[in-house]
Parts: sequence; structure tokens; C-alpha cells
Amino acid sequence: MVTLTDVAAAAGVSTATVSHVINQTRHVAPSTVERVRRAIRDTGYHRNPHARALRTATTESVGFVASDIANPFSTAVMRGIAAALRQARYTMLVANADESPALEREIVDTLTRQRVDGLIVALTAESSDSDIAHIASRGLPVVLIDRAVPLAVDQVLVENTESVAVLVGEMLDLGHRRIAIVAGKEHHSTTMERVEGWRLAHRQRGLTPDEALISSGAVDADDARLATARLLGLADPPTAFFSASNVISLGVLRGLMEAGLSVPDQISFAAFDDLEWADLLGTPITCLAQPTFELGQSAVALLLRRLADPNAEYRTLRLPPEPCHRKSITVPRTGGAPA
Amino acid sequence: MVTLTDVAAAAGVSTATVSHVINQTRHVAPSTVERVRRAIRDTGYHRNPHARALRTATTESVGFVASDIANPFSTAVMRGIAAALRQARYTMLVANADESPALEREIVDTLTRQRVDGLIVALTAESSDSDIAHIASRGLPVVLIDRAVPLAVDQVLVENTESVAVLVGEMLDLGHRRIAIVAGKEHHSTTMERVEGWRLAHRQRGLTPDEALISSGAVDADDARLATARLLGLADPPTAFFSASNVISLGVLRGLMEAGLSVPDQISFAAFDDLEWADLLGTPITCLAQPTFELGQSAVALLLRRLADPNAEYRTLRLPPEPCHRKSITVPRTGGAPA
DNA sequence: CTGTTAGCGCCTTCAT
DNA sequence: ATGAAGGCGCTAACAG
Repeated sequence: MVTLTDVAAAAGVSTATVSHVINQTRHVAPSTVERVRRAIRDTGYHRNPHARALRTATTESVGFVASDIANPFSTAVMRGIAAALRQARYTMLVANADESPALEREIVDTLTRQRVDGLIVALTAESSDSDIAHIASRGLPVVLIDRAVPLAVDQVLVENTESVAVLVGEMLDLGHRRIAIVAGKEHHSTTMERVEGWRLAHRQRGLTPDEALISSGAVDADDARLATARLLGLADPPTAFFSASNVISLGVLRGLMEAGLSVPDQISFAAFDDLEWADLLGTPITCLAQPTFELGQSAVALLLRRLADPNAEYRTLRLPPEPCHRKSITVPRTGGAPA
Repeated sequence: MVTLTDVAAAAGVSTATVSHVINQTRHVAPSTVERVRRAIRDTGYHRNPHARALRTATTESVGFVASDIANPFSTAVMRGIAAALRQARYTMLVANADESPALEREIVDTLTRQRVDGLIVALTAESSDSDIAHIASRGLPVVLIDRAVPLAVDQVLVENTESVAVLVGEMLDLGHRRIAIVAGKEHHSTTMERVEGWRLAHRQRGLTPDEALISSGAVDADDARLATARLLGLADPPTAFFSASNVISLGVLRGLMEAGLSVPDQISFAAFDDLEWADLLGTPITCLAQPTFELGQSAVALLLRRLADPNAEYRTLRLPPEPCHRKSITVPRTGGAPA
């Protein structure tokens, strides 16, 4: 491996000068710069990141902790992170929490010991307040994704309440009066905000939402499938479903299928999160697509900002989801004959 | 940060001794070991990976170059890699080639300069022979995934020909005589092997495959959709389709849907790669599921083996896909009435 | 405008 | 069975 010393020798200058032209950290005579540049090119020199890290205690790398590397949401966000980091010439270390808060803690610690400059964490569904506090208190710059937490930490989230209110509002305006909502863990900010959007849509129209139509607590597709079956069994069953996330959509759609209900003629359906293959169901699904790439990019932006200024005030970014109007909602079937 | 020196002081020994108990690199008196261990625990010491990397020129990290981080295949493999690396106490750096061979080269170089110990690369569909040669000649241990290349390099692949032959054979035995196959780039080993499996199934039954039923060259879902439309327009159209990958399946299914054909009553369908949501199509799809997690694990195993013994002979692992018999293939509709 | 030099934290040879 | 000490490649005082 060619080292700084080799380059210095080749250019006939000291290592200090070479270092300074590389890092542009003090003025060097143009002619010298030129000679050094050529020497670097000729020798094919690339600096040793570990020597630099040792000396400066800075690695130009950030760790991404994925809640579940198999979830398309995580990987879509990761794509944005990767792109932004590459542009900033940072390296990305990735670890998978596999939806386990215990593993998540362990990974955060490992990454911290790797001396990454900062961490971007997409929390698992089960991460407790103390898990989150643990993560935020590692002494490392951290950006949290997806869930609002009441801590002094940078966060990037999606706008939930308003967006859901608009979409559920459209269903109400179509004539639906029994719209079920299937959502995740009840105390999560995303769940609460999305359910609140559902309530808001009703209130805005002077309607009183029936809380019996809310089913929260689903952590996987099968929970959602069961919840759907239960809701369909209500004395006064829903004429439409709103799903609060992609995993939940899988379950709700399965539940509807098992009940022999076709979307949208027999039941309307809309969801948070887009599904890439949604057009194959016969009925493309109306949804609120998350700006995943931008979420990742913004997380990086927030992190770099804090790296540049550790004392900046903590910021929470809210990105709007994109409404995709497709074909899965229509007027409700009242009784047997269409309206 | 607490350093080796701190620990040595706390234990009343030299740094050499501490280093040796940590790395178990020479015999140390049990009582001393005990004291050192306690000192490590008491001080909360963790070794600085960069100091170690600088000294030993080894980083205990490997880079994963994903052809397309948004493709579920890549991320499923990555999951296996992450798990295996974690177990081996290695760190994973990830970069996304985003299906661009140029970016792929750049990333490989970047990762190499990061001094990772080795690289696992899932090649992009467009990577040329020279791209691949470039990657394999970085002087770094490399494991290639998914595509067979005639180079001295470790590889982990899926068994294609036999598996496809069996599945296509089942369709032939059901009575299908016009089975179309839609596949990727024609000169890729995966394409060639899977098409060869299709031919083999025919030959094994004394049938002559009609090469007009082969459509290769699709690089994305839309190519596959168009190919499907074209095949359906044949004078003697297919009664069944075999898709060579998950992206292609998306396109073929769209093509069939656009043609108003329902699976399997009007047309049979089977594919390489599983689709998580396949059950929602009404008809769960019969397929050959790739052992993605194992592919990732095996890639790591191969890499660690080479790290341990740089002169080991190069090895190519072939993992069998898992046949999933579901409901998307049935007997062909001959004319109007069922057989 | 440029050079000299002291470490950053660790491993490892050489000595004892 | 243990210690002393040099040096991996780099940056940043300090000095000129």
C-alpha cells in the first residue's frame, strides 16, 4: 500500500504538505499543489481511513439500524440513506434488528463501538421507551425514523393525521358510514396519529366515529387478518376498510378475500403505504404512499447537520405522504341493489 | 475513551499482557488473566477497531454490494449475510449499485479503499465480463452471488436446470404442449440454465421444444409484460407460462391480466422465485423459491474460509431452490370444453 | 509558504 | 510468565 510518506517523497515535500493539500487545511503554493496532485495520481495513493480515524476520532461512516431488513419500507428508506451518504462520501454500516428490541440494543452498542460518527435508527415495533432512551443516550448523534418520541433527538416522520383525514374523508363523502380502521400497536405515535386522522375526518363532517370500528394492536399480517374477520362479524359490519400500514394491508386483504368480499364492488379499501404489486389484485389500491427515499435522504441531512453543529436545536421533520387515487374505493353497496 | 493503557494500569500489568489476554495470543497466568478481565469489565473497555485495523491491516468487516437494494431478492440475501456476519463478529458495509454497472465498479473501489477484509457482490443484470473481471481482480477476497462466471472466484449459486426441468416437466405431464418461458438477459448463466431446464423437460419426454416459445432479454417487469403480450399473439399461443424470476413474474402476470386471462383456469403459470403476496392473487403461485437466507449465509461461509486460507481452491456452491406446489398450474383448456 | 515531530491506540518482536 | 518499546499511517501543533 502506498502511504502519505511515499507521496511526500515522490513530490519532494513533507508529509504535512501532502496532508494539507489533501484536506485543504492550509494554504499551499499552487505549484506545490500541482506537484503533490501529480504524485498522488502517479502513485495511486488513497488515504488509509483507519489511520485517519485513529488520529481524528472521526470515521466518516454512519450506521443504519433497520427494524426489519426484509420489510420493503426499511429497504426503501435505506436506499435513500445510501444515496445521500454516498454523495456526502460517507460509508454506511448496516445491521438488522429483525424486529427484536433486544437485538436492536445490542446492534446499537456494536455500531457505537465501531466508532461510527452517527446512527440512523428505524425503530422496531416493539421498542419500549427505555429501549429508545438507551439508543438516544449513547452519546452519539442519532436520527430516529418513523415514530415520534418525546425525547431530545432528531427525527424524521411522515405526516399522518391530516393525510388520513383527507383520504378517509373521501370515503365518507362517497357515502360510507361504517369505515373500519386496522392499525398497529396502540401506543405508537403512528397508530395514534392515523387513528386520529380517521376520527378527524368524521368530526369535520359532524359525524360521530364509532370506536368499535377501530382495531389496533396488530403487529403482523396475521393479526390484521384476524382483526378483519372480527370486524366483518360485527352486527353492523363495515362497508370500507382503512389499513394503517403495508404489513397490515396484507392481512386485511387476506381477510377480505377469505370472506369472499371483492374490492371495491363489495367492500372499499384504502391504505397507508403503497404496495408495488397492488395493480395485480385486479383493483389497484388507493393509498397514501410514504416518501421513503426522501425519508432516508432527510435522515442523512439531519445527521450531517448535527455532525457539523452538535449544538443545533433538535428538529423533527414531517414529510407528507403522496395520495395515490386508484380504484379500490367506491360508493357503498346499500343492501342488495347499487345506489 | 478508555484505552488499553488504562486497563493495563488498572490491572497493574503491561499493555502487552492485556493485549494477549484479549486476543488469547500467548499464555498468561490464570491469576493475571483474572485481574485483567476484571479491569476490562470495571473500566468498560472496548478496543478501538481503527487502531487495530491500522496495526494489523485487518478490519473484521466485509462489504456487500447489492445489485438493487430495492429488490426483495437482494435484501433477503442480505438478511442471511447480516446474520452470519454478526455471528462471526464481523461488521457489514452496504452499498447499492442500483442496477448500474458503472456505479457497481465505483462502489467496489470505494469499499476496497475502506479496507474491508472481503466483498460479497450480487452482480447487476448488466454487469459485463470486464466489469466482473474488474471486481474479481481487486486483490480482495470476493464472493459472487447468483450468476456463474468462468473466473477463479468463489461463487454461490442456485441450482437451475434440474429444478426447472422438474417443474416444467410437471406442466408437460399435465398435458401442456405449448409452455412459454419468459427470461432475463440471454447470455446470463441463470437465464441459460433455466431455459435449458425448460428444454430438458421436453427432451426427457421425447418432445421437441418450440424455441419460438422462448422470450429472453427482459430486464424489467415491463419488458416481461410486453413479451407476454407478444407470446399470447402467436398463431399457436401458449397454454402455460414459466417466468424465470420475480421481477419477470410481475410483468407476466400483468400481461396475462391485461389479456383477460385468469390463472389457472384459462392459463397455467409457474415461476422461479417466490412472491410474498402471491396468495392474494386468488391463486397462490406454484414456484421454485430461492433459498435466499442460505445463499447469504453460504456466501459469508465461503468468504470466511478464504480469509482463513487465502490459498484454498476456488469453490462454487449450488443450493437447490425449494419447490412450492400451489394452485397456479392445472390441466390445459383444450378448445372450449375442459378435458 | 513549508517542514519537523509527537502522538492517536494497538499489536508484537525482542528481551528478560 | 511478563515487560519495554517501536511503529502501523495520519494529522496538527509548533517552528521557522
